Amino acid sequence: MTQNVNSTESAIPRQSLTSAVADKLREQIIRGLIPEGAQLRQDHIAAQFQVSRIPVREALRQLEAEGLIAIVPNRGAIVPALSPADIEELFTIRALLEPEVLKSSIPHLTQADFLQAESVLRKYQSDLEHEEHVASWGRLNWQFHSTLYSRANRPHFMAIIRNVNNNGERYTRLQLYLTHGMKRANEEHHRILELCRA
Amino acid sequence: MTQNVNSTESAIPRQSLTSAVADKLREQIIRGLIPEGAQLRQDHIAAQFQVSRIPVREALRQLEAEGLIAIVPNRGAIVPALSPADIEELFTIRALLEPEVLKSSIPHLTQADFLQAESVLRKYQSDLEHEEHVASWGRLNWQFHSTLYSRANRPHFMAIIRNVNNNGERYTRLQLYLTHGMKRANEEHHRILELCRA
DNA sequence: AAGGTATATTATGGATACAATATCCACAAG
DNA sequence: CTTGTGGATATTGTATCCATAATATACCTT
Repeated sequence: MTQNVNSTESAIPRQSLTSAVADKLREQIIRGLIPEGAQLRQDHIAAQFQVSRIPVREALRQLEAEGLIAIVPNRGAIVPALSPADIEELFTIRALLEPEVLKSSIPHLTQADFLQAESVLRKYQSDLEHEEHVASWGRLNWQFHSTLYSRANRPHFMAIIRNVNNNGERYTRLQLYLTHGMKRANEEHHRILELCRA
Repeated sequence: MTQNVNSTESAIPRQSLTSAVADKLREQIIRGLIPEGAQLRQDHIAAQFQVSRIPVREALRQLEAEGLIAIVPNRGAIVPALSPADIEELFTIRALLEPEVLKSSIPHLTQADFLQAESVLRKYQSDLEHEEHVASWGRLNWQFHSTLYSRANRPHFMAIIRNVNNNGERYTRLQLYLTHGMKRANEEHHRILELCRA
């Protein structure tokens, strides 16, 4: 565990253990490290992070509310498998919400924002050509979009979009990987960026 | 334990205490029984429901993930005050998502669904005329809408819409109460219902 | 051998007690 | 008037124990 070495600087906003556990678990689920249907055992997770079961249980409740796991009473938490209908739903939600946020954000985007978006996009493009970097595709894709949305000042929109994105990211990556639709996605990203500048 | 009187039928899926506490707290927050900015103290809540603090803490984490409360590390949970911009955002989200769900649901609505919607609407109408029933306005309003959406088979949409509705319901009711816009809302509901039948 | 019951195991849900840490506030010292 | 020190209070985290549900295993009956 490299976390919590307690950096000499800026130790001020120490997040709670529960949040830290939730973050770690969320990342593992998003990245597909925990397979669908796998049981998340409290003891095991607690041992993995070297914490007691209480923060783990709180983190699980949190992730359940985010829709990332399903808690079956007295049987524990599992990573739900999403049906094609589920995935289509998630994409539809994003398609409805994201244009609104983009519309609010565009007028306030600065030159620096565009440069950062471009930078992320280049890294994304580079990683897309290396299948071993599949794990970072989703993160970079989110970084690109959230940069363009960053000036929208729509926290509720962003919370929902981020969450929906989290819920489906496993499959986005899988789809990109399987269909090799990376080039098309990439072109779309560049087109989005150009349209934003106009 | 005086809770869990557990309906005489279908006692099978006994929900956990955490869920029960979360439900009760959620209801209190939605109905505005807990004023904005009020601190939610674990001890107090635990005593109120006669449970230990463990289920309370898990419930608070869940409600935080739902956006109903804000947990400030080491300072506890508070009910956040929503700015006009926040409320407008919530309404915009609903305006974007609900038509899609309604569109999916309408073709599958049955005669019984319409009858139930009408029944709820009548009760709603009746309660609107009694200001002392203000607490039930939001619940009935939600029942009306969710009946019309019930055949959409869009669980992710519904989860988000329900949650957004929960987040803003305090203000919907307040707005109705202050502006006496009840009649207009009522007319709109009837128009929606008629349009759905067509 | 098949099927049903009884028992043992395991994990979750919950309570209690305790330690630690952080925040707030009053009050005193400079 | 400002600063800071200390106590009261609340949250956060751990450890331990118990009850219950779910599952697996063994046994027993037919």
